Amino acid sequence: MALKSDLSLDIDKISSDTMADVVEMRLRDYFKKKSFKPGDALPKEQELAEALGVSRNVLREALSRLRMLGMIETKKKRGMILSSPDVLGGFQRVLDPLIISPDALQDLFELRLILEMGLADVLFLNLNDKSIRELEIIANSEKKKNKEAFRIANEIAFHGKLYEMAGNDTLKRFQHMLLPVFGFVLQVENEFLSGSVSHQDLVEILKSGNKNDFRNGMYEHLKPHFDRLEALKKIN
Amino acid sequence: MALKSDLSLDIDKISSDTMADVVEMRLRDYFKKKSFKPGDALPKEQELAEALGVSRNVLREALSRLRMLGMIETKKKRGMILSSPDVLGGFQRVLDPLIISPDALQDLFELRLILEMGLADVLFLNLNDKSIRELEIIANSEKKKNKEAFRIANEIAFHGKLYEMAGNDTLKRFQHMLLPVFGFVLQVENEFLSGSVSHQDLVEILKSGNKNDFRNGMYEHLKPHFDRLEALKKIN
DNA sequence: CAAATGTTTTTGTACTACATAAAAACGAGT
DNA sequence: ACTCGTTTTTATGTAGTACAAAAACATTTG
Repeated sequence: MALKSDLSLDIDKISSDTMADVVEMRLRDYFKKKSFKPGDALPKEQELAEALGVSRNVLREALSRLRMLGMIETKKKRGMILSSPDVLGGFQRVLDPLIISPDALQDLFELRLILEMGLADVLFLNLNDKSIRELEIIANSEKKKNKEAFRIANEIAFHGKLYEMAGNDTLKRFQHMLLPVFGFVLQVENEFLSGSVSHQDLVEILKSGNKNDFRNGMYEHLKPHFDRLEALKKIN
Repeated sequence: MALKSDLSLDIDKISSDTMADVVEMRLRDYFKKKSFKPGDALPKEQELAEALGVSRNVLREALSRLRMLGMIETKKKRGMILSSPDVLGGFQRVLDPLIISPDALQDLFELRLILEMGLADVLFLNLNDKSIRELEIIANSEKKKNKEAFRIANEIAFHGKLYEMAGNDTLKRFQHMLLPVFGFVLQVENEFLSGSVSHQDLVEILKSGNKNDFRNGMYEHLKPHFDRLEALKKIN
């Protein structure tokens, strides 16, 4: 191990990185070093390419990545400007249950449970009568129809509303992106159970209970999922 | 609203998208439609470019994006294969406190609090003596040195260990990426308070308490941050 | 002075050419 | 027939040129 460590100090690790990979990093470093802020104008492609010693082609492959992430915006003639990227943009593009690894899928499933269990405190900070009433309407509309498709849509609406009530837009979007993953895992397991605490029960707790009541209620509501987790953990 | 809706159905929104943007989407759709799975080989660049009616240049700009996200891997001669992207890769690239918007920064700060509050259940599912002992060592090492830099490093080590103990690798990495954001917000606010429940107290709870004890303890530990949140919410 | 028109500049797209790496095919020697 | 080494083939990686398109800027003209 010591030998290997010494070696890795002496010999540069061969990088199978392409020029585009390198340029991407170099551009990032450049922005940081120059402490560019969103809105600042960047040099034109020609100059950047020459400064980096690469073809404009390669440079554009790197720029294309940054543009996808929303880090830069470009307009003809006016050039490029650094901009505030959407923090979830890159995440969203990758969140396809069919291509991400089963392990990551399982992790994300857990992540959603953790989020909902941790939501109570921030939720109670933002609570107001109006949003509780809106939530109640969603909860009450469940009894009327019993079709499976509607039940799922309603499930999504209810939990989505909870996130919305927490007043954290990023979190809300995050949850929304996680929905397909959650649905996919459950679909694979062919399991769509509901806990002993209903949506309507949760609404009642929001009206007259406290944070701890809500947490406990949410746990019971999600209990089947936690049971499933526990069973999985025991196998491994 | 209805009129606008009808219009947007009839008239295609003018897209200032570049060809690379379009090609990126088209490739995504193509992978889905063909239900390619990770490991499957993809057509070569030439063929794809011709099929899409764009230059190989543009195609490569789109491929460069997908490659960055880990969706595809390419090797000379052998061609490209679809692969399982790292779900957090795209997120990590964008998570620079200096360029993301203040609103998103605040959202992410809250998100970390939510995660730690929600951690209890999954944490208790994975609890074992060995990891508790390791956590205790971290907590006990705090008293010895009091230097600020060390305190911060220890704070990170302790909370990081908690995430690790939850046995969710994605979550652990997520937390690790969130650290700079957390530190940045606190640094800006020039506030580095600690709650009434210490790390050592939390370890004791893990040893002899239950989930609810831990949640309450964690809340008290994070209390200064929640107080700060509450103050912010009242202003708005 | 204002509107129309032309000019310039920078990004966007296409095409060609060649370098490079790696698999595949081939061939010599035992 | 089998192994080792060499050559060929082929797909990606990089460079360079050319031109289209759009937008800011300059100029002309009523």
